[in-house]
Amino acid sequence: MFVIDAMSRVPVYEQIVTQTQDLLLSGVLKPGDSMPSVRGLSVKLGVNPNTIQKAYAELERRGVTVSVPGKGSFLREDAADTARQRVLETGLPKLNILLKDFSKAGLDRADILNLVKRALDEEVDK
Amino acid sequence: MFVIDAMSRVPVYEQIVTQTQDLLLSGVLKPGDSMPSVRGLSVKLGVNPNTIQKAYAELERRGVTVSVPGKGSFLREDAADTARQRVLETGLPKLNILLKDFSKAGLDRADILNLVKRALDEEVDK
Amino acid sequence: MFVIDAMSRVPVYEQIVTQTQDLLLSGVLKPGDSMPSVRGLSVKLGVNPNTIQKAYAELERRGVTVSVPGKGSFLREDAADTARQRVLETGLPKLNILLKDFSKAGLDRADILNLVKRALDEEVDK
Amino acid sequence: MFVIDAMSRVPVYEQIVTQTQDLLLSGVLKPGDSMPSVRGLSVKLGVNPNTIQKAYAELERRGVTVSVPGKGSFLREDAADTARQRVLETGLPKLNILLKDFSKAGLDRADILNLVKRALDEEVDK
DNA sequence: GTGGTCTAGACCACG
DNA sequence: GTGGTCTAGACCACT
Repeated sequence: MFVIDAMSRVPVYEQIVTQTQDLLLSGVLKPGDSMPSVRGLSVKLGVNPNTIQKAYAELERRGVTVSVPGKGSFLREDAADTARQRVLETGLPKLNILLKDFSKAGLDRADILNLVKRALDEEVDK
Repeated sequence: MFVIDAMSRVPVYEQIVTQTQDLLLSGVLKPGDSMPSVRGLSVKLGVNPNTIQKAYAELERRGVTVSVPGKGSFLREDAADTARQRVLETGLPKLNILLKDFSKAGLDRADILNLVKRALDEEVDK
Repeated sequence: MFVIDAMSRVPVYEQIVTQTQDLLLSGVLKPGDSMPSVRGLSVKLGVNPNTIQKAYAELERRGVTVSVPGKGSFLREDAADTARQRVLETGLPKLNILLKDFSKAGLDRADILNLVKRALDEEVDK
Repeated sequence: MFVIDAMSRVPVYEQIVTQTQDLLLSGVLKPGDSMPSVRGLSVKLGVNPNTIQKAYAELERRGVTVSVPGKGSFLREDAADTARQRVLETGLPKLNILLKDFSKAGLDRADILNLVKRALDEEVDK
């Protein structure tokens, strides 16, 4: 369910966080589901338990899960909405910066829109 | 000319690199111009000379400047093109990831296009 | 494994870079291997950690290694090919300049070829 | 007669030294000729007199010229031989290193000879 | 423990 | 004066 790229520069705990949110948005994980146990997931992924704990802590901080001491971590009922909202919150500023960079590079509104449309079309192909 | 945000998580040397490229694209810096001296800029920005040196080395590596020991760092004649090309090369993959995130969050093609258009309009206002 | 000549005019960090590539080409280092830690190598060579860090950054820039913060630096799977290709890319221009110098010094084609053949033979003896 | 590339990384004084030797080997400069005056050449090349002085000092150190205080620098009678010999003395070690690098990169004797021959042929075309 | 960034200060060759 | 290299030591995030 989780796939860790040890060679990637993005921190392992962050990979787990974003993949959890992705699995939630794609419906593989559902509200109410319990997350894998820290120890179980740590051996399965070959990752330090501390790293899993850190990921779970971050997920709880983001309001995606609730951790019940002694029982485990569970996806909140509104987890999908939270994740969706978070994508927009973090994505929009990034989009703004990116678009500003493009326009600074001399692209006008039409150029940029074409760029985006082409990117969207390619995505469909995949 | 350069403004350093010490609180930012993006490294100081990288801020200098990107700001140099921005100043180039906006026409404030022109091909053939000489960059401020390593020591001069370091005292002006309140930053260690080593940090400036690192930024200048990166700029030369990117083909934006030439550093001539004993003389200074100079913007290459084709610096603007190089910077422009670099924006596209690094920006397009980022755009793809961003758009994919949006679509994973449930936005369809029309939603995303609206998002982008709104972002482009806001930019005009600024 | 690494031998630093402090008296040499070629920078220490560059010595480390080229020796890494040599060790790779001679099969002592293999793709997937991890490089010594920055601090470990720095004490072993009696060199400042910063200098090792600079060498490792350059190796990553050249596509020979991947540096994963918190884990270490690792030789890429295609590291040997990259190093090999790099030798040719940087060596051929040098060869051209050298041959031009020889011909300017009055040596003709046959003279130069003999020179090269003798150098190749000597190498075998070593 | 002399052409300085201010943007080059090779020191200006060294450019003058090597160009002097080249002019000597190509017969433009002849034994017994006097070198341009330090001040004259410095204004002609737009270069600091110190730099010219340094180049002339190096040429004398190499046995190419003799400087007569109050009169100027003159090319020695055996200057061409000296220059020729110097090319070989400095070039052969470089050639050895280069050939060793090529063989380390997996090229065998035949490969390298072909490389050299091709380089020699290209030189003819120029 | 790891790599990455940064400061403070030094020395070098070059102009 | 310039850029380039290096040391000594610090802090950070991540594993």
